[in-house]
Amino acid sequence: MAITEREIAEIAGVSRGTVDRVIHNRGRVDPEVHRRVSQVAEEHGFTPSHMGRALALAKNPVKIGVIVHLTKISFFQVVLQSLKEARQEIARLGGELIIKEQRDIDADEQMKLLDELVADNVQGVVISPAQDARVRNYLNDLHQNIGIPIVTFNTDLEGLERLCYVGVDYVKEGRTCAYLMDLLLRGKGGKILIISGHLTQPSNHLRVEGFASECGTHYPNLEIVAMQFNNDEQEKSYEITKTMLRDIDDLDAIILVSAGHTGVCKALEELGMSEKIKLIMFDSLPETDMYLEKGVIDFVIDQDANRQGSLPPKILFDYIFNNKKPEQERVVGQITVKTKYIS
Amino acid sequence: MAITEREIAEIAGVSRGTVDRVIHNRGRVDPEVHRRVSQVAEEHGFTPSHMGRALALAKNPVKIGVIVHLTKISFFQVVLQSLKEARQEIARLGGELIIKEQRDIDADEQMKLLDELVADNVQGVVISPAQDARVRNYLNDLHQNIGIPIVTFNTDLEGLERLCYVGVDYVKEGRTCAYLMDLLLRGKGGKILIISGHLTQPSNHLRVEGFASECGTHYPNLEIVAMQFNNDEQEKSYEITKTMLRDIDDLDAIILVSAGHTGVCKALEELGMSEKIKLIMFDSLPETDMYLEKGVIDFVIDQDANRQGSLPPKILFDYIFNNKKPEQERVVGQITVKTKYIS
DNA sequence: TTGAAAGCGTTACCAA
DNA sequence: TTGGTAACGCTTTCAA
Repeated sequence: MAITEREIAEIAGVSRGTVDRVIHNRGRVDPEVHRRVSQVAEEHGFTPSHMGRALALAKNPVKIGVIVHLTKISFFQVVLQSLKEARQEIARLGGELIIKEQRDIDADEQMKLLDELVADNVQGVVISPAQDARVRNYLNDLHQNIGIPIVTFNTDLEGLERLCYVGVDYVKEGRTCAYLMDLLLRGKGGKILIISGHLTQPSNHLRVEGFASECGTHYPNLEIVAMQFNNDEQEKSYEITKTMLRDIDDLDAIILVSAGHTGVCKALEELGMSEKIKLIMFDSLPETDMYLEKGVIDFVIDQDANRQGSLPPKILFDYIFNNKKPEQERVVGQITVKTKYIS
Repeated sequence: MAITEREIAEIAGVSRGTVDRVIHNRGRVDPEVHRRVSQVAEEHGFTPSHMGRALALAKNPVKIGVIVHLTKISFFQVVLQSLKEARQEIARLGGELIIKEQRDIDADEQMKLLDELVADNVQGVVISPAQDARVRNYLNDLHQNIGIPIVTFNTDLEGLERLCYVGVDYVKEGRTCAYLMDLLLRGKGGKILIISGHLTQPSNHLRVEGFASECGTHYPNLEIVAMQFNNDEQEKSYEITKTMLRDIDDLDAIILVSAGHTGVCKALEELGMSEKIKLIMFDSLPETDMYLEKGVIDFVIDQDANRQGSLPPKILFDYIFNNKKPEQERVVGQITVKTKYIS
């Protein structure tokens, strides 16, 4: 078992209080004593006990605020679930996670939730920031003037001073999609419909960008014949799919870069086209598994929702509690692909 | 903040000691008092503080023993790394992880290491059991007579009484491989060489089994023209690849179901065949990423090594410390596929 | 600048 | 069958 502050105190011939002051550089200690104590600590490889610290701080635990947006879509429900599990984990370690939910991506609502978190005296914020200058300014102010560290997840924001970003390389996801689509179409290319959500969602347009650029350089006969927006809604997805399949009779494939997974699948099934039309989607969800297994969806390109829920709180807690900075300022998850063989 | 034992004691008008006895059913308490106390606890939704418990138990922390086999191969180096990180996590929670390494898969060595763990008084064991009746008996005895719970990972063992298994469905991995290979060969089929490791390794032959059965039912023109064993060694992989490519001049693809990843890749590169020969491997490793990006490997079918390192200790710790049973007795990870578009 | 002591929520042990 | 108390390793506050 590691050496404790009390033991160091005995060895160095001072009180535990003094040792604590030295360890945490709280000042108010004679330089000579400081030297002696820190040397003893060094020699014995002292590491503060997490449990001891956590217990001592039990009355004012480290408080971390989280804002989850777009909870209306399934992907963020999964993220939310992971966050709730993370809340337990963090509680064990002596921290507190305050989770605020936001059905949509409205910037005003987000700032209101931020106000609430600040009023709650959180010492750190985890957020998928709305793409809005006011949110950026608000967060930068939080960081600069109140010293609250920010961790972004899923979506990043240009010009934001944050501790780190946890997410995925959406452009590369789009590239992956091009590669897989080429395989599905046996290298012969084909006509493709892209269904997207909001224009403002970076994840959506970055995926399209990656797909298009990869097609341009490597798969020139993959042809985007149409692009439609479903506002992340299942009904819209469903309608678009039905309409477009009626209008474009030689369509070969559909790519969905946003939410609205089941809408597309249901439409394809009803039309009996799920065999003929190749289908690639993003973000693995409980409901996509079934359609993968049925063969309606061919591939799901996944960013790990659980990781996005569990990692940011841990990173922030480590930073606040242990003063440990994350190793990278961009923690980008591996891009993985799911097939009908799921398990 | 949750209610504490002390507060319950005050409300119920007894001492904390008594409350503790009630909470943990240690007996030696008047039935009437027991009822009263547990009712108060119930009403206020008492949950014991993890930190308090951990600190109180600091002198005899929960000890968990881990045996990692096959550390000579890269995959288990990754697992080992995750285990070392898990050791830190567990330490924070008030537990201790004792990790024993085994270069190969020898059953005798494994039992020797088990002896050491038992001598160390571990309260739980995480292990990839050797496929050997003596190991099974040893572990079953540990469980039945000393009450030490076992968690298996990566490899399971028939007839073993274990708390749960953390791993992957190897057969389904093999099926996935067939599906992807068919895509790579544009649905036209082809001649395939399979390279395996040991005959005794379940992961190896289960993957082959899954592949073969899926070919039988869905992809009849995928033809296994040869099967070679590399004993999980790079050099052997290299030699086999070179030899077989010389002997079978119309070979279309190679599947590696064991370790020995770089050996195959290097041979293919040297022969200038990396474009022509399709290549699918299992288990993502640091070194496979490079070959994926170069296009030497087409797909890596992955079982999450990090999860296999981090999950079993947590499950066992939760069981011993919090008396919380895992939800499933088979925790099978998702099968994911990696392409050249990695991170 | 330093020391002493109380407290965080448990467990363990001894005395009553 | 109960209560009291020390201990776990640290933080914080008050007093010297």
